Amino acid sequence: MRLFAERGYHATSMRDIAAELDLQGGSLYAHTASKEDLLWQAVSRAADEFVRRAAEATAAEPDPIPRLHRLVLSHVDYMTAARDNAIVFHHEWRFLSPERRERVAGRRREYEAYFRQAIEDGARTGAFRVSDPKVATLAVLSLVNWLYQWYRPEGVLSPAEIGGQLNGLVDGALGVAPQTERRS
Amino acid sequence: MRLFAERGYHATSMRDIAAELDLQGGSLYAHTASKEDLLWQAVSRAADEFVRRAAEATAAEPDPIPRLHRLVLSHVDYMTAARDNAIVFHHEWRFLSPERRERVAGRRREYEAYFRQAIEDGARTGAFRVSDPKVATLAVLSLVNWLYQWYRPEGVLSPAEIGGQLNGLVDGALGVAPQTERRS
DNA sequence: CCTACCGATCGGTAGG
DNA sequence: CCTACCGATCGGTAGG
Repeated sequence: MRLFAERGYHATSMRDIAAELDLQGGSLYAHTASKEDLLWQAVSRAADEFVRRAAEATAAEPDPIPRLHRLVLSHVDYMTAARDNAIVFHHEWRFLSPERRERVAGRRREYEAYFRQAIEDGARTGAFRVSDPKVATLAVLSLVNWLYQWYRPEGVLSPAEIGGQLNGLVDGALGVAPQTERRS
Repeated sequence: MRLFAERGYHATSMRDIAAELDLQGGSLYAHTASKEDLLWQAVSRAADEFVRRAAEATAAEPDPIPRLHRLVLSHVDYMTAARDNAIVFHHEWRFLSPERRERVAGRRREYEAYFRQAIEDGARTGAFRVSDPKVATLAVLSLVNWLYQWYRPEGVLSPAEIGGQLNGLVDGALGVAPQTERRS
């Protein structure tokens, strides 16, 4: 997963992976049927994990504002804890077979729907003041998705601090009145 | 550029490119010295164009709020007008040779500095109310950079509408008071 | 898990 | 710009 994240799927050969494990190239095929299966492991695990956490956050927080906060925090959490998987998920999923690619696209749509639902719910109750909930959703997803590009474990901000900062910016973007802002 | 954007650099062969142009594989080498030179053309053009437009926006707008608005709009403009180049710029630049990769990284830092400067200037004058200008800069860059993932020319929103919406969200995130909000 | 190998394809070149 | 080719490397397999 680290090699796929660093070099990309097509620029990583099975012999590169084998060397990292002190094996000969052909020996990998005792553990996996194909190179694409390795990619599928990383991508499908990340997709499942993202969706699982979003479902959990949604079930735990009925109120739109803390629900969205928790969605953001759990994204930051997984992204920082399983960075290689998350990078491969974002960058390399398009190299899967068409069927698997379609399954990932479905999971991705599921995931985004949790964010969209929270934002639309909040817009309806007046918790969020937002002109276009669809664009607002894409904006929030931009914030969390782009994280894989700039997060460095050795950076000064902890994952929790990053999550808190992003949620502050999300609140502002969605017009949450500062005095009624809740902490989650 | 289209093939690199759609399939990725390493999954596109010189013979794929040649076929697209109704040429034989070897004939491409009458026009380019190497495959990497083709990648470099797309990436360096995008990097130059992004930086050029950011410099222009910065020179034209001394005031932080309209300056940042214009930075966002010009990013959206180039991204939507030269989508393939922008996608290749974001996705494939890491496959350049180390020297060229470093040059791109430098251009990228230059580009981000224009955004950071506008946000720090605005934070100093009180135009923006933001707790951490560095994170705020990364957030704004997230909004515009992630655009390449979801923008579709056939979508309902025009580039200008997307730019306007993003600027509204940016204003909110940076704590621009709605009543004093300027249009640029 | 290794050795030895398969056919296919890669980026690139020579010579015209 | 084409034909024909180079050596290298690819994902994957056979047989042990």
